[in-house]
Amino acid sequence: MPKTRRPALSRREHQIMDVVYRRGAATAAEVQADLPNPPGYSAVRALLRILEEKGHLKHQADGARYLYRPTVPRGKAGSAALESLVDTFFDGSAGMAAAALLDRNARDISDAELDQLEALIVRARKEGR
Amino acid sequence: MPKTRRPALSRREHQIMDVVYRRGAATAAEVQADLPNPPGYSAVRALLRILEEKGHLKHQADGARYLYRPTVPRGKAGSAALESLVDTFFDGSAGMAAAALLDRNARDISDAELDQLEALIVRARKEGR
DNA sequence: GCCCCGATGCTAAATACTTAGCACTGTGCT
DNA sequence: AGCACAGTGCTAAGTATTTAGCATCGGGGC
Repeated sequence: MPKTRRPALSRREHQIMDVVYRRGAATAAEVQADLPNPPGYSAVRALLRILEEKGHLKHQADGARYLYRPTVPRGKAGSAALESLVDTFFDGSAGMAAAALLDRNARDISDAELDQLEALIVRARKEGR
Repeated sequence: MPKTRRPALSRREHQIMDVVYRRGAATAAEVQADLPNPPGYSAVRALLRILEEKGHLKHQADGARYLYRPTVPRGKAGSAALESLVDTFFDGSAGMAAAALLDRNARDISDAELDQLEALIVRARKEGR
């Protein structure tokens, strides 16, 4: 079975998904606060309901209000987004994309992360043999 | 001055920009061929014209037809897209994003790229000190 | 040089997205 | 328990996007 079909997102829907992913979980009011050119509160709630129908979000009651979360976990969605971005801008080469990332943000990466990256490189060398 | 304002993209517009970036340059017919649920040819051309008006694309005559290219070069657009993705899915940590990239695609990365990545890590260590 | 084919620009209709308003339900305080 | 308030679902109108059709322009082969 080809995993649940999730229709493509409109612009606003996409913005909302980004907000929810950034926050991990969010109420309608929080989403509204983070949107560019924020629309009315009702508009936000309508969109959230649509996104839930389409299968991108789920909600749980949090006291009187709803707390929305993505159905696809953050890490998985991030990987998928990375993959498509790599495909579009880096000819499908994950290595080139990683290089662009390191090159641009070199000074913001912690030592611990650098260690981890190095370990990954070592492992990749073994696997790629 | 805050760099030329380029209005946000609608869904179709976004799909088209992705196609153009993937191919580097494309004619209307090529764009149409690569679009999901391809619309009519006229529709594609109309969108291309709009994208040019908005400043995302430029065209040059190629014999009888137009060849469209992005106004923002591929590398730059890729970096920008990476940055926003990192912000959304990896708490702004480029290191974590790079790790996800390496982890997921380890075996597809060439030795030369691994060397380059290692060099970047060494450099980052120096700069981050 | 002339014709044909395939390209373009435009306009206006169809569709999809986005929004606000209204009626209702549940929560928490007194 | 009753009230005030903040949340929800729904519907229908307002915009923006997306589309197709038609008139026109230009290049390449005979």
